[in-house]
Amino acid sequence: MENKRELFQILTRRFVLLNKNCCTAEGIEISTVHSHIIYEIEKQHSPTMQQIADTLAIDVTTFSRQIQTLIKMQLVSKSPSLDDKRFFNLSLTAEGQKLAQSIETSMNAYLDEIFSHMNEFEQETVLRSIKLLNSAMAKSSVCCTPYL
Amino acid sequence: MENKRELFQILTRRFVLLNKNCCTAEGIEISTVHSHIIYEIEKQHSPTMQQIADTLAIDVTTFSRQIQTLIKMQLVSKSPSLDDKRFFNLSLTAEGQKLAQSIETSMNAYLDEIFSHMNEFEQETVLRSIKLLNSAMAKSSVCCTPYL
DNA sequence: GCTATATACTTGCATTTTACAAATAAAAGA
DNA sequence: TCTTTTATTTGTAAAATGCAAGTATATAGC
Repeated sequence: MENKRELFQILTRRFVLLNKNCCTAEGIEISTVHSHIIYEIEKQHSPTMQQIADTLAIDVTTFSRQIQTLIKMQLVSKSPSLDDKRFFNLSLTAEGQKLAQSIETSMNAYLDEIFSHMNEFEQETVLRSIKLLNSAMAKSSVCCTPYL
Repeated sequence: MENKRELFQILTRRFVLLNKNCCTAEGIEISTVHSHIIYEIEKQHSPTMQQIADTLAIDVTTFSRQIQTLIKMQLVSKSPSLDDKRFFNLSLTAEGQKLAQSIETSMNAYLDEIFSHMNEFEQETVLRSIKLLNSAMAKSSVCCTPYL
């Protein structure tokens, strides 16, 4: 039914913007990519480099450098795994956690503000739909499934 | 209610991937940004540089160079406006149109495939929800509204 | 145990993308 | 006409990207 692509194009663009806006907090400004990395490191339990790179579908070499930057910024730390020294486990520093928390708070505020323009019923519907869409995309063979 | 942010984070990531996948067609490979530019030039009626840059919330100077690239690739053409020579009107070349069409087709195929994992009712609900979300974001004061 | 192969990650480039500041060029206003 | 505004481009410098090749550790076959 009707113009799916247009709806998605606009939605995608708005998401990009939302993510651009999101990432200044605690006096630190980080890029969208960095914020996704931080989000994912916090979510996963001491993940390895490869894991996060895969999750975010970023080239590992690029990712390696991004982590270096985040380490320099003292937001992330990296320690070799004990049982297999090829692996490095990533975690957030205290500062990184604070930043993550801060971004989380402001993102939630943004989302709440956006949702405030809908009534209760619409809000529920939208959330349910996003879940549906996420799992449809997860099932999709053509796209969109890194390692989520 | 419940974890909005996570849902959006995952959805955003999937969109990014979907857009990454989309953009090879007619033997030409273009970036996500370029595909958005082409999409928008086709949609708007001989828009100016500024208009597209604003729509996509891209810095104009960056945009200027992106257009130069697309012109070199013979996908876009640019001609000074007759009544005000400061403006340039953008349009797609025949090749550009073919590419746009091709991307449109494959994006629709992707979306259809994704939607095929839902039943009729769910599909309707999801589309309606995306519309709701789009217009909620449009109303939002905190983010996401370039010049759509 | 030793060599070959695989895996996790990093570095060397070379290209592309980005964005601020300053320049150009055309219109509008005083 | 002179000044200001608007649309676009260029200078430059930083950051992001990705392929190819490198290092280091683990595993497998003998």
